[in-house]
Amino acid sequence: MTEKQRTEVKRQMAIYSQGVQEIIPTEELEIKIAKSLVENRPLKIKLGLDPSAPDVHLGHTVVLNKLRQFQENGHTIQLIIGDFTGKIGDPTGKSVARKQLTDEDVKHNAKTYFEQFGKIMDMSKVELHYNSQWLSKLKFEDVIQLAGKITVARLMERDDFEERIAFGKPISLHEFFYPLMQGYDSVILECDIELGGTDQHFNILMGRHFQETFGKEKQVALLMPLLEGLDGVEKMSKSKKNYIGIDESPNEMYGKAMSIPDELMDKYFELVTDLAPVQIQKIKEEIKSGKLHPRDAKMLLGKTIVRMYHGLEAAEQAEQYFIQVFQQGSLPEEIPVIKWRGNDEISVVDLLVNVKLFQSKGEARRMIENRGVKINGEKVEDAQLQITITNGLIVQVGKRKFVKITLS
RNA sequence: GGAGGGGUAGCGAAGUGGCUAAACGCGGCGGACUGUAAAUCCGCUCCUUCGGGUUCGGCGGUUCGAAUCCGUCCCCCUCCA
Repeated sequence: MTEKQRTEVKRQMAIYSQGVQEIIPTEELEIKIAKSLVENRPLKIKLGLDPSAPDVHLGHTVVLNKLRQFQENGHTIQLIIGDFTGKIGDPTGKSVARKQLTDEDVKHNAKTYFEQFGKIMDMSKVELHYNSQWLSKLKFEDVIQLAGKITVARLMERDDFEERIAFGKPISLHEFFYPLMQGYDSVILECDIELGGTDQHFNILMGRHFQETFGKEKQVALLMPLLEGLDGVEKMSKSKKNYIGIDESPNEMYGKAMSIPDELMDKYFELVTDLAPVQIQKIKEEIKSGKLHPRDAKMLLGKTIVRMYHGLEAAEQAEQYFIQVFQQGSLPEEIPVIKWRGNDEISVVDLLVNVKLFQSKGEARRMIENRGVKINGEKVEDAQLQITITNGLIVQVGKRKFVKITLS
């Protein structure tokens, strides 16, 4: 190995270690990089994807950004769509038979991933695999054999299994097979590194285990921290509705970014922006010393995020929009417009339900009583109020929900 | 195969014949204060023509009256074998 290669290993290690929670084991990663340089062979970097939830949000980008770094250094990304498990469906728990995906669903979702990932990495260089390709071919015999390579005690080590046992919660047998399948994917694709959130710790190590029992080189686990969502507590996820999707409009993104708790700012800067570590360090210090107002730091965060997915111009516009609408309280420029059909004389309550700002009249009435409804900028005090619909009438609920009514 | 426990609002959890549209907590929403942050405080959280109507796993029954009692069905969990 040349001196030049040695420094190159160090350089890559430094990059890959940024923002990472854990590398298991670190030495093996170094060895793999070194080998890839000497043999002039790219490493295979695996990421498994759940085909059921194709909307990519910032939580995903933590891992994706890391993947991109590998790609930028010439390594090969292997994306695996977990369509096999998706097609079986997951009968766990009461959440009534998680919908079984059809081939078409899977294809559609994979395509959605592809489009969105394209904003982060070069998709033309990415390998795409569907794990049904090999998993659906296994015979029962093969499965038993695979199961023989692992002990129950070992499987029970997984945190959430352990926890569920402790709390007397059920674990279905098939759940034991998910780690096996995921591990087997790594055997088939001979992955060098598998990326994932820390919640994947166990499954990824399973991959190492199975690779070893199949006589292959073991993969390195590279675990990224989980990103909390807008609430600041729970992991960012679509179902929790605490996410920022990378497909969202600039204004949405910016606004959502502004609503994250202050404590999370550092983490967001580190994990979801492309700012250099030095820059981020500087921001942190300036907030601490009081030189930089936390709000301004967060505005920078919002702007950076929007810039990454929509470009600089859109980012600046989103910032202007935010300042106008939320800091100065003026009306947003783009308000959903609803064409008015029906009576011009109407009670406020009916109007609110009619334009779908509320589900029921009772709810609308309550909101008025709570003084959360404005019409043309004026607070509605009386739920009985009758009004006359005029062209361009603005109805507002709370701080963020607006509707503009036009007479067609 | 046997024994036991359970299914109440988005979630957790009280309630075991009327005073219960259902305590309490969380979450959510609105308001005040702010920086659409946090913390804090206040209000709301089934529908309604404000008379009432429809709710406590499903169906049927007893009763003047049922989340509460009876029958039946479905689902979930734990332990023993």
